Amino acid sequence: MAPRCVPQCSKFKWRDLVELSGDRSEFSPLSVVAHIDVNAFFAQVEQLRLGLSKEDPLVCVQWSSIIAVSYSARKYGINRMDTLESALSKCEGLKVGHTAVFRKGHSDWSYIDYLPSPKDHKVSLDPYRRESRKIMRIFKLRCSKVEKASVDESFLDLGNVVFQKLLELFPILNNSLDMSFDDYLPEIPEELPQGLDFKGEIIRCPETDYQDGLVLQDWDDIVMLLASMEAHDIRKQIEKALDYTTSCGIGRVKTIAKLASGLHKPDNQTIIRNCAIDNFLTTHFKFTDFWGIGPKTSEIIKQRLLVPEEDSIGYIKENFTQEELELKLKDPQLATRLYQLVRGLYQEAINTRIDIKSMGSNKNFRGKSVNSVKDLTDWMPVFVGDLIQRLNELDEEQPNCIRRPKTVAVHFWSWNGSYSKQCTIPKFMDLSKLKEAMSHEANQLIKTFASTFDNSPVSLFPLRSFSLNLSSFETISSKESIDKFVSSSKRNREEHIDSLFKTLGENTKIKPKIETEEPKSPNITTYLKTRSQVQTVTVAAPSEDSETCPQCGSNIPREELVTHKDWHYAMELQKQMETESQPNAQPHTNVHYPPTSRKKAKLDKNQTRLPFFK
DNA sequence: GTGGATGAG
DNA sequence: GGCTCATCCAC
Repeated sequence: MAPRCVPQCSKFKWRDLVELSGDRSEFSPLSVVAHIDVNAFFAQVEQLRLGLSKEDPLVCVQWSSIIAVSYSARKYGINRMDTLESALSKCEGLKVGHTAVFRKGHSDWSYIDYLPSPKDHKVSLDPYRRESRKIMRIFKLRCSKVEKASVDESFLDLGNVVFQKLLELFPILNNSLDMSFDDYLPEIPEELPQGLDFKGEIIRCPETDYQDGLVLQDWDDIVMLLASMEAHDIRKQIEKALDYTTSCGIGRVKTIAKLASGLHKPDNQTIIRNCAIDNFLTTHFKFTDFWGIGPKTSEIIKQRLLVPEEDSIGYIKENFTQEELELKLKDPQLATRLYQLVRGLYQEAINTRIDIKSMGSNKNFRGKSVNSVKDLTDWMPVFVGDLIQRLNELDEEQPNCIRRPKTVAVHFWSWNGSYSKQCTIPKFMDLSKLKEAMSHEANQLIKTFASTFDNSPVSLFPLRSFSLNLSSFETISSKESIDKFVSSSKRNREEHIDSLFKTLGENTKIKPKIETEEPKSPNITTYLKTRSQVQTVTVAAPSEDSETCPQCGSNIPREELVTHKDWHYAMELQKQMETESQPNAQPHTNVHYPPTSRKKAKLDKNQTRLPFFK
């Protein structure tokens, strides 16, 4: 049954709505975030690789332990605790996919047709990273702000897209004259436009929903409805293009979206309207379920607040003011975070680019399989190959942001303790040079470190585990030559950047704040148009941190260049789809909205160049 | 620069 | 529950 509108005086102001259109939309009171995770991801990847159907029960294994169980295999009671043997005894026709592996002495991974032994193989998770990138590419085409939370999970800020839909679908938001940022929004209309309805499972709000149906009271409810349609559409595109099913949670903030996505699995989504947050949190979760609250932090909180087992979230919410939390927890940051978490108000930025800080390749050894320097160096091509390949993939992912490590480290775990040694290498842009340097330095480190055990009563071997680590990553631009980076010291470079900023003036990087501006135009569309023109002027100066787009000539901050190019790519794709689908078919990606909608959504991120309409 | 603590999955 | 991966921070 379609939801009923029961309009109330809006709690939201025009500034909240406008904030939803900007690049800090996740901090608007009207914010909406989706968390999408791929169900039993490794199992789905193996299922597709092996050409099996979703109905075939399948496990993905590493040696003889199970690392993912397909949903069809879960019906047999198989879970990750099972060994391969016990799983096979539960389901006769169980299909088994082993991860790809490196063979000892080889620098590339492959899938093999026998069950490998850890004695002379190392697992490679690369195929999953590859599939993950394909999924990410689609997310990025559909949403201006995506955070990759792990190989199989992402957060999407749907604020910008939903903002566009609101203006298109609700003329009252587009034609209001003389509004000020401090005025409240008009009430929602009595009737929803045709075709609008939630997609997915909606958590009820006991206070406002009717017994026989959902009630929409304010614009945040409509924001969630539109977001649910958009998220559903994105998920169906993933399924159509790549055949992966996903689960999704939609809510005002990341933590709520994340908890919600786990509620209806697989292949479904759960929507948490703001009015349902309390009911959602207290009936389904404990405070220890929040992302970032691990066992240690939980214990501290339990002891200092005397949290009961039952309804711990409700207890914390009802018994402590923020000041009391600070007093009792003796950790102001944690106090603030917890205060906001239990209210579903913990607004965290969506990180579109998480700059990698370190990268490691690790292997555990069994028995005495690594009992000498020679045994260990035989494995070096595997570790080095693994890391080089991952650096290569990183380069492909972000062609204009080349990240290179300055530090190579080796880490040993013997039975007597653990040790690590590291050294600095030049930031080679050329991966084959880097590979050579890495191999050489790592082998040196191993040799010299092992020799310190020569006359020692304790011994390094047999080795329990070893890892090769890269860290101190720095960004180098594709424009700049290797030579420059090898020769110039970091200090020189920093001075260079400093002087650039001095000549350009400080405001080159600062965008005008929404809060300080007042609308100068009679409606929101023309206001936004004015705002985008203002921004064009302020970010136009070329600098160390921006580049000219070869396709449109715009000057784009470097960190946005990839997104910007994605946008061009999306436009091309859109054009193709529109021409292909003529005359009687419509673009197949989005049946709910006008075909132009995605264009506008994408423009949002790049307001520097274009107004919203016309 | 090194090692431990913490946390996610 | 073991294993893998990453970050942060104290020394």
